[in-house]
Amino acid sequence: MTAKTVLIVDDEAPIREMIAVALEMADYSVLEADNAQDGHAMVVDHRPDLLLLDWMMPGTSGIELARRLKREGATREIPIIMLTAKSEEDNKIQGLEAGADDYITKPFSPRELVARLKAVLRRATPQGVEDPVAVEGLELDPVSHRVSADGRALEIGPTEYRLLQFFMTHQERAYTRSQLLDQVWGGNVYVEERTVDVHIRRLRKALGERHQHLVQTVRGTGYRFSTKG
Amino acid sequence: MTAKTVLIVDDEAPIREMIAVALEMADYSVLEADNAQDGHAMVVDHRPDLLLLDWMMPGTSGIELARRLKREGATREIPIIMLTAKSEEDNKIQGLEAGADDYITKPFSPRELVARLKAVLRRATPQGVEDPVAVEGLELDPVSHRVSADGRALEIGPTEYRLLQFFMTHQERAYTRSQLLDQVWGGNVYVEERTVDVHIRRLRKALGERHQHLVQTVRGTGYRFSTKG
DNA sequence: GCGCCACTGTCACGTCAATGTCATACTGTC
DNA sequence: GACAGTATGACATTGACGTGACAGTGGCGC
Repeated sequence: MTAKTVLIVDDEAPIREMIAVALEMADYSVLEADNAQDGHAMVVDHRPDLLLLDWMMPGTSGIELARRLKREGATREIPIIMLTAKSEEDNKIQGLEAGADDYITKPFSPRELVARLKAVLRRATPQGVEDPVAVEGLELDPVSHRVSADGRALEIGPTEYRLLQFFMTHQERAYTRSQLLDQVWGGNVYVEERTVDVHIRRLRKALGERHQHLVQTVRGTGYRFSTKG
Repeated sequence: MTAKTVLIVDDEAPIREMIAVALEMADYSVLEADNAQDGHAMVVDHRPDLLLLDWMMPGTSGIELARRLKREGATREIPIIMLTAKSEEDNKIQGLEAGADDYITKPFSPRELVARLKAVLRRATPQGVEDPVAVEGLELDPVSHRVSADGRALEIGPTEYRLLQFFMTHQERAYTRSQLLDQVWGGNVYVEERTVDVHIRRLRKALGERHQHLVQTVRGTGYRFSTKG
């Protein structure tokens, strides 16, 4: 999973800084805006995964921005956490009605902030249902996260699992090592291309005699998953 | 399940008391709040199985609270019975439109109250939730809230019980720690993901040698309950 | 009200599977 | 046979998971 981006909209620089530091420690990528207008622009431009929005700000208030974002289809899905200095229940109600997903009262600890943020992101990122794939008695079930050959469960490591899943959903097509690294390892990691060979070997080993012919070497290019040949 | 929890929201203490006594006699567990704000908070914190909601209250009215609860996904499923001193038909309409599941006119007898409450709960309790589940001699009975292995009762904590119940009703499926937190702890708690590990361990310990193989680690992903492998 | 106790969430530490890299052996092609 | 490309086994490192300890909390009986 790549780092989630969080946009902080608050007119007070010190508060923004404090939050930014806390979030960066927790491996989030942080954007900042000191008013609702800039905030709105940054939402549109950078599509953050979550908004931290100050309740009271000069000019357009946080609650107004929240309402606006929730009204537009393109930004409606972005979760919002409201920050407020007041602890009155009414604000919470108003905030939630404006479409905020959670709400934190100042002062708050960085720990609490990160915890709530995690929880909101967790809820907001639904996991799509996936169908099992099968070929020649080899079956991969994303739901139970299992691979079986003719009904018997296979011992397979995480990387080999992802590699096999990619192959089974992209059959009959040759991929270069570099393409496999992008697709299976993720775009922004640096590993040697030769490492792919090693995992191909591990995958073949895991598949056993019965199925290793499905993972084919394409000399001079890379690898392919195929039932033919 | 354990005793059902009923939250009474009414500003008049004597009425709350009367209801509370009647419900406790009928083996319900009772929570009380004397205004809509506190009521809202208690719903979020304690997740009662049913709400008894006074129609007229100072501040936010019962009907307003009902509307709000039915709007939020997390609380939408909780059935609500409205209490009102007025017997006008209009109120009934309004109440039902706000999402109330039933409606009782004061004065009412404790007998009537309990009867309606039972009826509403019966309707609201999804089929199957109350049925015991069993696998390989491990049995979980939601009615008596007990777990037994080959007939002998097991020592098991509340959280482990819920975790096991979730697993037994969702077998052969890998869950991430996040998903387990949402499903077993509830969506609005802020807990470290690694805490799941600890409870998994406690659950395994409670299950003993004989059954702990059912709770499987899916490395790099999370956990799974399965009778295979 | 008070102390006791079960339960919970968090941390620190230990362990072991998983990973990426290398050196070496092998294979196909010209 | 020479060369480039690929397979394989070994190895150090990393990081995920298991585990025991501990402090805080709330419920419960006295």
